[in-house]
Parts: sequence; structure tokens; C-alpha cells
Amino acid sequence: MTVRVRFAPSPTGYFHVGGARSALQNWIFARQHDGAFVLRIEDTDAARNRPEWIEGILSALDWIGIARGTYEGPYFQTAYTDKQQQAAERLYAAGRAYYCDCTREQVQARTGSQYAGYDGHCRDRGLGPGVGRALRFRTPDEGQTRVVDLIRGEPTFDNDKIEDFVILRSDGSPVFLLANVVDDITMGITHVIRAEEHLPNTPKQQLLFVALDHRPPIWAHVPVVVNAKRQKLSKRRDRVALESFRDEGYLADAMRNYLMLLGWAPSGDREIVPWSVIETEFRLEAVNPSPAFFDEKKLRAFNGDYIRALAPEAFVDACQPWLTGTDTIAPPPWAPGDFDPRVFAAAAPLAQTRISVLSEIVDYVDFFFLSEPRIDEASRAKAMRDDAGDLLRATHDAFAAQSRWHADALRAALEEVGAQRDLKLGKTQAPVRVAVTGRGVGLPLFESIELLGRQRTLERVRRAADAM
RNA sequence: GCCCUCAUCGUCUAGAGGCCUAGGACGCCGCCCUUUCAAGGCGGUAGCACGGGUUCGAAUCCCGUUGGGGGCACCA
Repeated sequence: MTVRVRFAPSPTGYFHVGGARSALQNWIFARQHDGAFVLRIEDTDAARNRPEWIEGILSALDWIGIARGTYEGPYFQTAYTDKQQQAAERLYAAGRAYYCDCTREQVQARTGSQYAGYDGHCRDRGLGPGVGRALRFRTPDEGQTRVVDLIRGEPTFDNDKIEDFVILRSDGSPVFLLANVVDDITMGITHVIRAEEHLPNTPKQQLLFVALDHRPPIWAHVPVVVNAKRQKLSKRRDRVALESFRDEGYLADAMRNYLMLLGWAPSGDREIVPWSVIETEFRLEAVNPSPAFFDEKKLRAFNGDYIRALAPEAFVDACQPWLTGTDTIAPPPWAPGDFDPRVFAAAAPLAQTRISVLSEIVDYVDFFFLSEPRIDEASRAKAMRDDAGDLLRATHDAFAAQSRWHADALRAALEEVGAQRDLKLGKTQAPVRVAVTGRGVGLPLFESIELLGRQRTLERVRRAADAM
């Protein structure tokens, strides 16, 4: 095994869509090279490695198809704190790092800018370790640092533009830049695939690799995912938690298909492709280097496509969480005892072509399981015109006269009611639909009525007629 | 301000000098189908940021401009 890639999320309480894409890309790359995908939780502060948050990351990875057992880890950055400190000491002993007692305020006062970076004040003061002293890496004064990047070629940085950055805080704890490099070395990481926002860190880390006598890894900086205003997705202003998409009823297959299309496309004029095609055709080197907009509308269209492709039984199964509620999905409006799985199974195929996300199923079928349909006021106002009372009474009687409670017969009956009033079926059905389902749009009416049953339908139609 | 980086329809992309009269998908618009709404079918709208080169020939190569993005902590 020659390739080892590591995916390193922070242990926040949710899993970012950008992270999910990156994880997928890392994972595929490792598999394509018969290598290892290493999951490392990245935080130098053990106190922030909250078990429930880690579990959230793991279950999100499971959901998009990176199942436990297909990766190493999770490892924690804090597991190697000793090695990180030893590396820092080696750097200090070799004169590659020095202690510094400057505060941020002092540095800014000297440089007169919040962006100027560290000015090298303590470089040659020969300070030893002590309280209030941080260890800084002595960056080269001249030359360039060239990094090898599978997506961007060889970005090159002037060394004199790289400040002497801190590698050990004044309390002796390592910072992320150092911790990362030491962890990569101890884990034998060969490839680092991460978001573009880390590109400016890369020369610093590469300098550390070299100072520690190790060959730097091959890098690949994938473009960031942006919102409609073309800014990097952020937790504060954008909807980015993968879990929220899962709970709204996005299918994992649709999600990962869409995610992989951000910055890349499979061969031929097609986008919705089986995962096996993506796994064999995806090339990290072919990823488009410019930022990609996360388009929820397109994701939704993909999801509808994937939902329609489901076998009927699979669709019924997929709907279950929204039919019962879970820890993170709200329960439906009906009483659990009133749900009839047989009715649902019969109605499901009618709903399958009509929803884009699974959570929408509830509003399509609620009238079957509620004792009273939830009335949508706008639909009621539109459908219940002056003549609706007469129409509904006639419909009630026509339905009541049916010996066969069947969609075709019910349709013929309503058509007859309409014909007597010179109305097309499109008009005639509207008040009946609202009376029975509570809404102006929904599942095919006669099939719904057949499933709802004679008694409940007649009750609802009569009650609506009486209310006119 | 400094460093890095990016640039094809509104959006995601195909495109590696002639195959481009720039292809697909989402969106949007129209028509057909139709018991509502979808789905499905058919059609349409819309793009190589700009300016210079190089070349017989440039969306493709080079330079510049403009615009966008990322970063600039004893956060990660």
C-alpha cells in the first residue's frame, strides 16, 4: 500500500456538506489507488473531542456511504501530543525555532498593522523556554517553497513572505500547523486532499516537513463550495449541515451523486449516474479548480429523480421515518394508532412521482389517517364557490348510490354530476377534493377516495356541503 | 494593505488549437398529455469577462486588465 490519504474534520456538532464532498473525494482516491483512507479528528484540545459530536461525524459518513470498516480511525490529534512536543524541541535544539515573549498587541504596535504578521523581534534574542514564551518556527529568509498540488499544479510561495509562525503556545501545547505535520508523518500520510482555504497553510507545513527531515506529501486543494453570493459556505448564514438534508428526506445516493458533481462531471452527457461509474471515472486531477455553487434546486431535482427510481416497496420503506418520527424528525400529525400501513402502501405509488424530498410525503397522505382533514384556507376559499353546496350535495348522493366503491365508478359518477351542470371534470372535482383531502392539489382524487372508503368520504362531503 | 488563487449559459459542467453554428443538466418559458398537482414527451431562452499578442486558425496557448474567491491568530 503506497497511498495513505487522511480526512480531517474538526469535531464540531455537525457535518458540513463541503466536508462530505471532500470525504467522498478522499475516500474514492484511496480506493482507486488501493490505498488507505484515514479519518483523523482534528483538534489539539482534547476537551473539545466530544463523543456525541464525533458520533455525529461518523454517522454522517455512514449515511453517505463511507461505512465504518472502510476506513482507519478515527484517530485523534491529541493522541500524538508528546510526539508533537518532541518535534518542537528538536526544531528548537537545531536552531530552527526560537522562543518569543511578544504579545499580539506588542507586535501590532511595532508593525502598525493587524495584517503585517510577526516581525521577527525575538529571532536573535536567544530566549530560552519559560512562562509566557511561545516557540516560533524560523522561516527561511530567502528562496521559494514550491508545493506539488494535483489540482493546481505547483503553487510557489516566496519564503520571505512567510512569517515566523508559532508552533508551541506559551503553555507548551502544539498548534494545529505543527500537530498536523507530525501526525501526518507518524501516520505515513502520502496525500493530503483538503479544501482550498488551506492552500496558504501549505508552504508553512511543507517547511516543517523539510525541517523535520521528511518528504512532504502530495497535496490536492479542492475548490471551496460557495453560496449564491459566491461566498464560502458558513454555518452562520448558510444551510450546511448534512444531517439537516438527511432529515428533510434527501436520499444518500442523490446527495453523494450531486456532491461529486460539484467541480467534476462523468463522461458523456449525463449527470445522474450509478455510484460505480463515479467511483471508476472520478479523477481528482480532473476537478475544476474554481469554486462551485451548492444549488439546492438542482439537488432537489436529483433527489426527485432518485425517489422515482425507487422500487415501490423501497419507496414505502424509505418513507418510514417521516411516517413515525425519530429523534431528529418530527412526528406526523396523526395519532400513531390511526396509521394504516395497507392504505399507505396503496397510496405510496401515487405520491412517488409527486415529491422531491421524502418529508413531503406527510402532507400528501395525512388526510387518510386524520379523523378530520386539515383544511387549507386558500384552497377552500378558491374551490368553495356559491354553487359548491349544490354540487357537493349532488356528489354525496351520487357517491352514496354507488354499489361498487371503485375509482372508475366514482369518476363516472362525478362526471355525470358535472355534466348536468355543464361543468368539466376539472371544475367539478375541485370542491370535492377540498372537502375530502383539505387541499386543492394532491393525489389523484378518485383513487384517494376509493382508498379512504365509502363512509369517511360521504361524511366529509356531507359536512362540507352543510357548511356552505 | 500583503500573499495565494480562480474565470464557458442565472447555476453545475463538456471542451486539452481546427470535430464549436460551443454540447448536456438544473432553473425559467411554451406546447402536448391530463380528474388537481406532479411525472412523462416535445420545443424554446441563455454563455466563452475585457484588451492585447502567438498562430493559416484560439473558448482552448502567452501577457495584461477587470472581476470573484481564499488566507493573513499563542483557531482549526
